[in-house]
Amino acid sequence: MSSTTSLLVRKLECFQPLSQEEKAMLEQCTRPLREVGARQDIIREGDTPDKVFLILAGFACRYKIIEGGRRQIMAYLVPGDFCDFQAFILNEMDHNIGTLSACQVVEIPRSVILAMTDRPAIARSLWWASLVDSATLREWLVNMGQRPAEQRIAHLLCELLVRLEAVGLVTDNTYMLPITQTDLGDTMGLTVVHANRMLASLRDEALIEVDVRKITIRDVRRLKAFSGFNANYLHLDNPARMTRRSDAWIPRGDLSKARTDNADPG
Amino acid sequence: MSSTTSLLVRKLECFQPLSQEEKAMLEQCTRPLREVGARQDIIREGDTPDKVFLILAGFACRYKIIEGGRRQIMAYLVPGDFCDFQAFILNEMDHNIGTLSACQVVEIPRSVILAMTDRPAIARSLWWASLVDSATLREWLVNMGQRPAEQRIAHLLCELLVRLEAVGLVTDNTYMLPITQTDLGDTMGLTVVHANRMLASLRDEALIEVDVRKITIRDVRRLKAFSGFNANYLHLDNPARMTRRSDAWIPRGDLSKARTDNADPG
DNA sequence: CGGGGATTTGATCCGTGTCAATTACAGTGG
DNA sequence: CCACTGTAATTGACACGGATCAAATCCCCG
Repeated sequence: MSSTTSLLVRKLECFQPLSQEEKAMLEQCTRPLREVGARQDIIREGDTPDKVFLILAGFACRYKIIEGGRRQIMAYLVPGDFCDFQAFILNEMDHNIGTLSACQVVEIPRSVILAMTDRPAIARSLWWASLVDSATLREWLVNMGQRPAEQRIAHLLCELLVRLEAVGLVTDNTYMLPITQTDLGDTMGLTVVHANRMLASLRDEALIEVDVRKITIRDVRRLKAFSGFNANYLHLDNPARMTRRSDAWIPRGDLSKARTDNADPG
Repeated sequence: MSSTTSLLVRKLECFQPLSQEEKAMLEQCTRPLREVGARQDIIREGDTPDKVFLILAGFACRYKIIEGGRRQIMAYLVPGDFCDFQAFILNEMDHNIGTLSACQVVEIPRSVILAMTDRPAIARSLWWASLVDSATLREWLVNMGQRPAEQRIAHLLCELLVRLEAVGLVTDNTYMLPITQTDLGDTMGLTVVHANRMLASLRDEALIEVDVRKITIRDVRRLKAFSGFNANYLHLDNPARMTRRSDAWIPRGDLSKARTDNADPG
């Protein structure tokens, strides 16, 4: 059973090593395991949960529904991710969390979290995780605002490759992506139809391979270059897991050259 | 001089009241005041700052430049906002922070921050602020992904109204917005040209008024309804500042009805 | 073998982007 | 006080990426 939780340990150790004792503490929270079917809400907007959920298996997401029924997925929660740390401070959920595929989750009571955060190393690691979540959100915003559909999807696939690699869920550049193309569309602000076409296009260009719900990146370097992917925002600082930067786009934070307009100067 | 920093106190008290002592502690950090001209970078991607910056006056933003020179602004930093708390944990900046208008900032050394976070009330308030930043980012993602240009801009103007109200920078539904339309476009993922047209359209519909760099919301209720704005994500929990919810769009976190597609079922 | 979602594909429409000028200003120097 | 300069705001004509609408398959599951 510890092989499931160790996802969490594995992820947090991307930031800094933990002692045996600390790892043991984290391993403990597999107790009240809960199976949740696909497309079920775990937490709803307006809720004031008194526990934290940890995903052990499957994909979940943060999402909002706006007037008109449109849905925006704002984050993917993959194995090893916490759901709603924020509920500790912000009393009311401002968005929903729902499963995309069937999931295994554990509910961790407030008291356990408080005990964990008494260990500075764990507390810092959890803080790191929440900051990485924010950084990811920012990158998604860049993705949505500035990249055309095909590169947007490519970028997401690169991100998932790196994130899932960090928790050991990638083999031969292949990982399970148990979501529908509708979900993908709602993630990228595209219609299913267009998401489908762009996916097909990536396939045609031999960049990826799509099996049933399995993605294979056929040319990592080219896909990263195509989508402008740079893993720095994931802050996988532990050298052991550091992705090589060689094939990443290197930004030049230079206002004077960028202020021309939103346009492509090419 | 305390009238400037009290912005910070005022903002943090949106979350919870602070003692005189705590307020005094926060007021202290006006010391090394720095004037920064418009469109200057305060922190660059790749930097590893050892201090935290607090905006006292003016507008700054988080932004990234991607391949091709396109810029995405990911957050506005208004008076009372901290710049880079994350640098305490994440060793390297993954984005830039630059001024939009001329700004007054203070640099707060690491030691002072550490001292502040020894006070639980302050620590929790700062944590609250960072969670609100994340929530805002999520709302921006929804905005970019799901709303057409005109509503997108309207939504931003509503948000700024509420945020600036919270720090006392709004009078008669009017506030200074010292940014160019190019900045606005880069914020919303639009070209200047289109941003300009949508702004003109909002003006024509008598929803807003645009002076030089001054925005007046002529009909708050209608602008909120038009843009689907709901202030809940800003978590202004302190009842004294609570915005009335009456005119806000109320979501229904209902997967079954939303899963139809990304399309508008109307 | 039948039913229902998920994936694909085609045809057409429209919101934004692109390109190109023109106008409105704020600051500067004569 | 006015011409000069550069940036920001506007406006028009036209092109294109994605959205829409509509139908087929495909495929998992009972």
